[in-house]
Amino acid sequence: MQKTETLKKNYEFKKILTKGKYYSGEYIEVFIKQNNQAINKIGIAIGVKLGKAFQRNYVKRLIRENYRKLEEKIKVGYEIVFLWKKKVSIKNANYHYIEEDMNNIFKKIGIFK
RNA sequence: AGAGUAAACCGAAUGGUCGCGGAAAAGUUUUUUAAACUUUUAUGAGGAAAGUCCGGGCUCCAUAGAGCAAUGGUGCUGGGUAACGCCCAGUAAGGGAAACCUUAAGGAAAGUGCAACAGAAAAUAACCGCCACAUAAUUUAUGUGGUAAGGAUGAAAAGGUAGGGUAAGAGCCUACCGCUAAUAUGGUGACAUAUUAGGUCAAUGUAAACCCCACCUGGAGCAACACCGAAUAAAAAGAAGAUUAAGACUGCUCGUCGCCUUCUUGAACUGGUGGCUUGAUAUAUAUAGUAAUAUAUAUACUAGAUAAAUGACCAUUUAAGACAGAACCCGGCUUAUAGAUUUACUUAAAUU
RNA sequence: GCGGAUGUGGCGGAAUUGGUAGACGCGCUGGUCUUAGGAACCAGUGCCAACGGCGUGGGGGUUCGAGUCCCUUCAUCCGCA
Repeated sequence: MQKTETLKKNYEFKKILTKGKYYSGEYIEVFIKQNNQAINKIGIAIGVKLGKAFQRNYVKRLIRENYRKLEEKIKVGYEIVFLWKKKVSIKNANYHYIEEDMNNIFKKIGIFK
């Protein structure tokens, strides 16, 4: 199994947020864009205004953990950015909610193998 | 018992399955360094990591400058410390029944300012009142003088109470209380106690108003700063010139550097590496000290990321639930905080 | 991470050295005018248990008295690679 690659630079995020396709769930939002490489890259962005530092870190961990479990089941060659929905309080973050949400979104995209 | 006060300490643990950060060792591949991957091993957020309110280390700015003493800070006393606005021990004032707690606690007789409204008057107090005398007049008016006992006000009105005294009054005199000063004793000292003297004991409050006194104080910050790489011709560095014109060194004067133009060398930045964790370090014991703390000995090495590492699920502990995430590093302060434990002390009211 | 600034009615924005908080403009409400609307003019407009009390982001202090001075805290905004 390959190690999960992450997006690092601000311009990479901007490119996907402006040019990528947008999908929304109950808790999280997803921007996705094809790249022609043999790996997937993900990035997670949680705004400063949504919560305090430990809360944002917690949400990042939950999203990363969920992605890790689904990673083997999805197709290769995408760049994905996850956002937290601004309307939902960050205190409602929960592993199972995000699991369900991410499954639904990925089905909608049709990214499963 | 309950209630309260002060101090200290913890702030999830154990097992299983997957997963992440950097470190060390071994192996495989490309093989010159090194890079990638795999496996194993131990290890990986806090008491506040927070606010950025102070003090340092470290780096650069001229070696961090000279004069004015301007700016800013601190402010009972003694001690501790690398240093502090912090800590410890005491003093004074205030609060509490008590244990104990709180305090930006120098100077208002060096000078200046302010004190709205009300009030006669807000700081060199005579408007009304009281008293004496004079004049007019006939029981009032006017003038001169004495008087701080009484008077609406106000946050604040010129020591308080009682008696004597007087034309009326007044520290005018006496007693007590308060206040001030001197001397003595105790204490390193703030200060305390005692004695004596003082009624010229007139000069209110405000210094978190200006100010005075004592002590301290250069600026910027790890996005500091140093180095490497590739790609491109804006900035930077060096030299020369001109002008004192923006600006930097916290205010002013000097001094140093600098705008701009020309020439030469080649960079910025969203790349990378160092800075980056062994330190005024932690733990234990002993000694000195009331204590803060210091000294000695032994042992330990305990995060170092860069879109940024600690999570998910299951089981057990009755329940796992608070505040909350290192970003160069230390010493404090302040603020947030469910619950749990220990020690010492107090006991008025209410309950048993 | 570091450095700096600002918080006053519904909105913008005043308040001289500490001395009646809400000037002024916009908006809103009511009235006059009009068949109706607009415009214009006039009046009102912080909150409450309404005599009175509370109000300058929150809490505390200095002062007789604080929007103003001091401490602390919260929120918002800006700059620095």
